[in-house]
Order: sequence, then C-alpha cells, then structure tokens
Amino acid sequence: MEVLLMKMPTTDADIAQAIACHQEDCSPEAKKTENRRKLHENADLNSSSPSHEDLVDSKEEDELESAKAEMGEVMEENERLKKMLEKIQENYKSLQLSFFEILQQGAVKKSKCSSISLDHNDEPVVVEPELVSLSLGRTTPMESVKDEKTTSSIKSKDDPEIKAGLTLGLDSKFQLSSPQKSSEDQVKEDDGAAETWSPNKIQKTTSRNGDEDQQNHVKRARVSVRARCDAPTMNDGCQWRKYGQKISKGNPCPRAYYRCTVASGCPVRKQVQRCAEDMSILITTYEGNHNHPLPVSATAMASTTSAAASMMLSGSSTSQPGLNGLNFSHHDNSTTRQFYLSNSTSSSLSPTITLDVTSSPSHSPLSSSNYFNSFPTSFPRFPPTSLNFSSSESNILPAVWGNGYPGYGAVPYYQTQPGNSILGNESQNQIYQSLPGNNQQGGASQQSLTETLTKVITSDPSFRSVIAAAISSVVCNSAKSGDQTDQKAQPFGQKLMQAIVSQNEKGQSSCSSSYFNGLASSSSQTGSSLLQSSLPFSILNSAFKPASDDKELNN
DNA sequence: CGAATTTGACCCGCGC
DNA sequence: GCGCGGGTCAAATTCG
Repeated sequence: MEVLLMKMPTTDADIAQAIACHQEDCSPEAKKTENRRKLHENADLNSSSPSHEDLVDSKEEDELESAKAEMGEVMEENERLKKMLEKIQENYKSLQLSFFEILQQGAVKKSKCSSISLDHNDEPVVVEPELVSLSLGRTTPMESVKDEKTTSSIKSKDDPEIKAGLTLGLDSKFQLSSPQKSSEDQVKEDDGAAETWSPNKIQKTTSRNGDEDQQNHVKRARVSVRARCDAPTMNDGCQWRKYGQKISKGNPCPRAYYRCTVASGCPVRKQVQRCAEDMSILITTYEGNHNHPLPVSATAMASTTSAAASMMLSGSSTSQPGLNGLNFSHHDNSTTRQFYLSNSTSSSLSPTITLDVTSSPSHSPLSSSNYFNSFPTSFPRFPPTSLNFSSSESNILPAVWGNGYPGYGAVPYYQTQPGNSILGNESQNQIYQSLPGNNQQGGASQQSLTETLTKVITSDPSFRSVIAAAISSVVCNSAKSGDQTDQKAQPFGQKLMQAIVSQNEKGQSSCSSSYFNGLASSSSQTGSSLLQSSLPFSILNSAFKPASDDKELNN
C-alpha cells in the first residue's frame, strides 16, 4: 500500500493518501493494530503457517483493489475538474476580449442611450400600483418601469438577450460606453469600498460646450456616509493617505483628510470625522472621481454613492418634486434601518448627499453594505419592488473603472447585464469557490432562509442576478473590512450563491450566468459591477419584498 | 530606509 | 479689509 502511494504523482498522492486514511478510518483501530501486529509477528518468526499467509495476502489484495478502485474514481473526478477549470479559464478570457470590444463600441451606444434617457425626465411620475419604485437619479419611478421596456427595446438592437427582463444597468450600458475621462467626477463611497462615480464629470464631457455652472456644481458634489464604526476609518477597499487633520468648529473630534493613493494623481479625497453627537458614528465624505480602476473590494459601495450623487444631481437639475424625499426603506420586525440621502446643501456650490446607515445600532456600520446585509433577512417579505438607481444622464461614470480591468481581476461590466452571458454553466462553479472566507457556520435560521430565498430567486432568473450581485457585494465587503464585518453575511452569501448556482446549472437563463461569470473572477466584483454600474439598476420582481427593512432616502 | 502619519503654516473663500 | 474657518502643503516625526 505504501509503495503504491509512493509511486503516485504528487497531485494524486494527496488523494491516495486521503483514500488510505479513509480506509483506515473505516476499520476499527484495534483491528488494524492487531492485524499489523500479526503481520510483524509472522515476518519475524518467518515460520508462519500457509493459512496465515494466505489470509494476510487476501486481505492486502482486497485493500489494494478497493484502494485502486477509489483512486481511479478520484482521478476521474480530478480530470473532470481540470477540464472544467480549463473551460472556465477559456471562457473568462473570451469574456475579457469581448469586454474590451464592447468598450470600443461604447461611444456610439452612449450617445444613443443618453438621449433616450434624458427624454424620460419629462415623463410624469406615475408609479405602478404593484411596484414600489425607489429611484436615484433623474429617472422617475415611472422611468424605471418605463426604462424596463424602452431600454430593453433599445438594447434589443444591440443585445437581444437583454429581454431577459432584468433591468439592471439600463443606463449603465451608457456608462460603459462613456469615455473614461468622464469618470473623473465620480464620487467615492465610504471607506473606499464604495467608490461612486458621480455623473458630474460625465456631465462635463457630455456638455463640453456649455453649462459651466452645471459642471462646477457637479464637480463639487460630495457623498457623505454616516455609519457606526469603532475603527478610525472604515475600510472601503481603497488605499488612502492622510494628508491633513483639522479641528473643525463645533466638533471636538478632529477631521482627517485622506487622498486616494491607488493611483498617483487620483483626485478623489475623503474626509473622516466622528459625529459630535454620537462618537460611534463615523462620517465619511467622498469627493471626486477616481481616474483609475478600482480594486475589487472598493467597488461595493460605489453603487450607493454614485446613486446618491446622481440623485442629488438630478434633484438639483430637474427639480423633481419627489427627489428630495426619497426613501429606501425596508422594515424588520425589530429594527428599522435607514438608508436615506439627505441633500443638505443642494443649493450650495458643494452639494453633499448624506447616506445614513446608522439607524440600526445592532448592525455593523458598513454603510450601504449594511443596507444589503439587512436585505436578505427581509427579502422573502419584500413587496413587489423596483429599485432604480439610475441616472438618465448617461454620464454616470463608466462602470469599467472598477470592473473591467484585468489587472484587478475585474469583471467586464457587460457581464453584469442580462443576456450577455458567454460562459457556460461550468463557470458558475467558480462563484462560490471565489467567495472570500470559508465560514461554513450558518445558523439553522440562515439555512432555512437560504432555502426560502432559493425558491424565490430561482423563480425569477433575472432576480437571481440582482440578488447574486448584492450578496456578492456584501460577502466581499464583509471579508474585506475586518472591523465592520458582518460575519453572517459570508456563510449566508455563500450558501445562497451555491443555491443560485446550482439552479443555474440546471439550465436557467443566461442573464444570471453572465452575472456569475463575473463572480467567477472576483467574488465581489459582480456585485460591484452591478452596483457601481448600478446607475441604474432596477429590481423588478414578483418576489422582492422588503417588508422588514427600511431604506430611506431624504434629499 | 522608505513609506506613512503628524502637525503647524499657509492659502483661499466667505461673511461681516 | 479683516477675521474666521475649511482645506491643503510640506517638513518633521513615527512606523514597519
């Protein structure tokens, strides 16, 4: 047996070893030692009877045979896995190539789409009775509904598979096509993980000829995130360098100034200050847009801030009545989380939008992540809801920054869009493999919750994509940000992702697989892609019921 | 020793 | 014009 193992290839040695161990485990310890003892005795005496030898030989042969059989099975499985891995790698490469092709073709689409989106601004605000529309950006709730139809029809020209029904990235495709320069105005979200590409700079590029005021206004747009955090700063996935600290008036806590150091010359800055009234609340204000690809971990919050920025901008530019009081809320039985945007200075030169995620003290303050963390728990009861983080301006930063660059192991943005899937189902296996952490601890409640969610999710392919994105975002964030990690998010996300994947493997639509393909390369990226490109993303579903948590958007 | 942080000085915009 | 406050710079200091 041991000789056999020694001859095996290195890679298979472990397997054989495992098999051997397994076999040993199967037999009682006393029995094993007894047999060995007998063997030794026989060898030493060298005079064992023929019957004894035959008995021992037969046993050894049996063991060898069984071991060989198991080894063969394992090796076959190993081969299958290798082939699967090769396929996944090939698919990923092809996706990357396709992604850059799309980038090149983006300019044309952008102009097309932007014009269409702007037209929506004039649409009356009408909310479908069965839908609760939460909109960020210039699009009205009705737009989200309408976008679903119009954009799908529009997209159908470019991408027929978009009809999958998922309205994710309706405007994002425009972002994808928008020039990278436009991303300069993106606004970053809390702790760098949430980097938001504000429409500001995009506006710049789109309105080169005029509207200086508008441009300036957009340039100075800020996104402030209030979150409970014990750490000096929230880990947002980005690299920051502190360049100053000041005692601001009216607050005993000093305000720290940070500069993004992911790339030299990045204009993004953030201010971190503790709330004077509640020291446990950390206020992080992001300003500027990254001119570089975002780390995977830094994209999770981007959606929230970009959405907030776009909403603020839209509110100031379009004066839509409802924009100043948008609420993203879902109620839990015991807690109410607020995720509101308060445009406290919309009329000033430096408009600031505030995302408050401090309403739930029991939860780790991860800003928007918190929001999403709470999301699953209430998910089964979510009413038909349409979340639309959108900006019709088409100048919302291109999502390609944080997602499309191979250097970051990024996921091509278009992967997040339904119908663009190229990868086969095999690629989806990577999703949970790539999920950060390996926490298998999950409560029974989580287990049941996962099952429930699985049923709901699998009933709607497009919705699967959305949830997968959100979960992946949460999971990644949790793993990355040590201090504010929501430990529950990981096992839950993994389980849910597995469930989703398994469902997809059964032959579901490609829209979600495209999403998972993104996840394959980076656990959080899909979510990040979606979120960052989340301008706009819509969740239209028949099963989405945010009955337990509250997200409030107050302008 | 290089990188990051600290901290006082400086600049600039705004209100009086 | 002056003072105040916010924001930034850069030398000094600390840290890994």
